[in-house]
Amino acid sequence: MIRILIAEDQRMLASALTSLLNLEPDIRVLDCVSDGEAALARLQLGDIDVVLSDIEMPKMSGLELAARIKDAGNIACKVVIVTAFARAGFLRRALDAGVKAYLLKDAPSEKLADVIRTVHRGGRYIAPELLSDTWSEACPLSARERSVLALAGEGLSSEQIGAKLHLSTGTVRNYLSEAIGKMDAANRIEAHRLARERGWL
Amino acid sequence: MIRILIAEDQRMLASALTSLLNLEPDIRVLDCVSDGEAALARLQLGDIDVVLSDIEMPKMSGLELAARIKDAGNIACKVVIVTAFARAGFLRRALDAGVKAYLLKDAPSEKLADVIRTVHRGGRYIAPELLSDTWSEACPLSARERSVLALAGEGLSSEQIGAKLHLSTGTVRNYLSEAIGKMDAANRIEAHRLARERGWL
DNA sequence: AACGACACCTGACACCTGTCACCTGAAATC
DNA sequence: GATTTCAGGTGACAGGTGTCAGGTGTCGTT
Repeated sequence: MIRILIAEDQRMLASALTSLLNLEPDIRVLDCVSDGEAALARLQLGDIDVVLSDIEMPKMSGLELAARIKDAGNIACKVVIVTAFARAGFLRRALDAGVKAYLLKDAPSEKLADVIRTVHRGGRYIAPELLSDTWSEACPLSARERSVLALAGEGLSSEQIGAKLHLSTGTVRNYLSEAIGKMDAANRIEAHRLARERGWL
Repeated sequence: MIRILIAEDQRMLASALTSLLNLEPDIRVLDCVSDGEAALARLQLGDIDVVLSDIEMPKMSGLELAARIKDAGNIACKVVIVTAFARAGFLRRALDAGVKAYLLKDAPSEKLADVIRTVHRGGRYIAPELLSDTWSEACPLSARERSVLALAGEGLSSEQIGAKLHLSTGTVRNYLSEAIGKMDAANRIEAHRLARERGWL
């Protein structure tokens, strides 16, 4: 019997998947939680074989959850990411965090039980859409460039960004200029959009 | 027996809802489609009582689907919108298009069957999160302001926007200035973000 | 000790943005 | 026919943005 924890903030999907998976004779969903923190807490009981996790959740993302599980070392469960968005950076970070499977929400749902069994046997699975070259290119942005670009995308001015990050206005503009150049964009807005689309923020 | 069509591009959710709803004795899911056009075509058979539709789908959105059904006049089915985002403009447009129920994907899934029955009896249902004042305020932006703001959000300069919309650069800046003022934002980026969050784009 | 890599800062320049007062011409209203 | 209304435009101004050529101090390397 494979014991599952579902971490998913769309309750409708979570409960639907629960009833779907519980129809499988060898799978049992023990619990559903709606954010990463709750998932981490629930895992301490040690009775979970596979965590099914969304990425975008309140409090703690699925990627951070996976990283925490890896760092903790004492939690035996495997992590399966189920997400709506096919973003390169997400897959990369997921793999770095030791995630065993990464699949998309528009995959046929019969796939899910298969993937869970594969992972439980020690296997791996990556959504085929994500295996092309486009998706695997590394993020060229430095940590500073990323954080500056993220704030710029909220509409903050260079001065406001500098105040938040304890940098001078000129430095912020230099980082933004670098980022814009690397992304081959015309301005901060386009650079932010492109970086988001590629999962680099 | 209430006959259902599901229009939802996340196949995983669509099939999970199907199996969930088919457990109800008085509900039967006849078909699943993954975009608005396919839904409209399927409805021509005339055997559907209630359409369960997402908003964000390829080809034709759920809101446009609802509007088309209303305009056609000869299709008897009720429309239930099930969406992830709580955006004011969406709800408004949905109600204008004669939608009978509007609920969020993070509602408990038991709610779904209840809402379907309510709608089938001739009732209505709106997600309680959307009934507060914030969500029901009307969009203050003119059509021009909206389109200019949408392009500005892509990273286009005022000049490029003017070229696309056959307006002078100065006029584009005037519209943007108006929009920024109405949204109480500091610049075009923040104005675009706020407008998107409120479903006005 | 000398070296380069790195993070951060400065100043200057051309250009873009946001704002405002005001103009124009074509409806619509009176 | 005169007046208002409104989409669109112009020109000017302060301030923000993007770029570049430098500058400082701190690391590890060699």
